[in-house]
Amino acid sequence: MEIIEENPYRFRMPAHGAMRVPGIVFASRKLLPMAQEDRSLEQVANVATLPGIVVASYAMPDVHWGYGFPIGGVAATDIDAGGVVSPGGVGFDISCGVRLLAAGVGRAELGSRLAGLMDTLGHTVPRGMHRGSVWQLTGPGQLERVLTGGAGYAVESGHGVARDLDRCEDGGRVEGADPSLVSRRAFERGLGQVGSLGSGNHFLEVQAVEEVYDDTAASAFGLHRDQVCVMIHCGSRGLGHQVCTDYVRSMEQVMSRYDIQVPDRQLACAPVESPEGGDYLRALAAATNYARANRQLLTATARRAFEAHLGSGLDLVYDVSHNLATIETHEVDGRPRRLCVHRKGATRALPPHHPDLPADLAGTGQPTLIPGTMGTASYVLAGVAGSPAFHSTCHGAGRTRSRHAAARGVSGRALREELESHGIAVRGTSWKGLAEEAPSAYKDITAVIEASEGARLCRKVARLVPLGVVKG
DNA sequence: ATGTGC
Repeated sequence: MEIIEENPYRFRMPAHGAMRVPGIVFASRKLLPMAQEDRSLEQVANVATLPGIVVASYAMPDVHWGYGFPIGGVAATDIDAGGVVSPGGVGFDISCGVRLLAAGVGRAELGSRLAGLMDTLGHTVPRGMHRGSVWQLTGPGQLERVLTGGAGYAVESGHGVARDLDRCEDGGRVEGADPSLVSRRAFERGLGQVGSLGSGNHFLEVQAVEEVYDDTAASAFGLHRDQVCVMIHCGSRGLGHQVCTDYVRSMEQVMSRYDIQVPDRQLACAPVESPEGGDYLRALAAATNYARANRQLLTATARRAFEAHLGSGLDLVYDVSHNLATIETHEVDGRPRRLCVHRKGATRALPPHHPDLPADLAGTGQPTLIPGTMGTASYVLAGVAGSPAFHSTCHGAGRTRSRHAAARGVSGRALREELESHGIAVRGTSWKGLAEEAPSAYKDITAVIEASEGARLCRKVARLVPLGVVKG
């Protein structure tokens, strides 16, 4: 496979075979995945064969192997040219994303109260593989309201304030959700999980702003040096997972009817303007709203802990997803086109003055939240004008070793000891789960951010460091 | 990511 270095942060894979467009990989030489350990560049080439794909199949600097599409992949298809939507281009954790809250206290004021705060968060934040959630729903009817109302429904029900919604992507609720297209099985899985972290790389962290790179943007976002923050990283739990499973199956069955051939079964897809494509997008919207409500409910739990221990509130800085497919208009070959933009492990980063931004953030661009590896750093970024991949950037550090390999190499107990020795309070649930998230299994988040900025996908606003971590 | 497998 030919890869041409166009500049230190941009690599091109010319179209070959069935590829309709080239592959573009934003990375440094050091971050570029090696074919023998990670087949994600092969996946970038596979995605480039999808009907209707425009411009390029993109990879962000944190790209790694995923189901069908790479994680860290961006692909847009032209709806009016038979463009397809593919559940594998969003991933199993629909609308997985990050929310950042800013406390009214600084690092020094938190001081010795950290341990007690972490104990309360450890006891009240539902997490892990099994059931348990902030919200005990009364039945499927109430879940329907979650699926159509998103974070807005959580706020209406007393779990938040109106201003929270101004600080969520899409106002906390996407249009077009149809609960009747979410299977009974997905309902059953989702019913007892609204307001829960899950497991894997999901977390709730208490963090501090370690460094500010852009004072104007940081101040518009409500952030300043040494401020205490809370970062929540989670998604749509078993409900989103089941929606993905259901629609992969449905599309596998109809692809031949639309005369679509793909090089990998995991790229199952259907035209956006087909019954199956449309149904998936309406179920996707429902799962998206579920994830937004989920993060809103965990916010309410974090606020109760902060109020009790510090007498401090938590203002929502922003909430943004990194696993979505959305209908957007972009100019392609000099003409505005209606596109279905898949972002899987990629975060939208709208430039300053984009019409979808809230008025008070128009000057700065979209806040883009990047969770780092446990015990390292997380970043707040902002969108920039003229970015090359449909206003997208990275979403995290990106794995270099599988969960299995990570757990083999590290002991969870030793990892906790090490984090605690650096002053980071750890409230976990499983030693194995902790080991699977060892920083040694991930790329260097700072190198990923540098490459993202170098490729002009975004700009840095602030770096956050962990003080305490609640893990699923 | 995930009732961590068809």
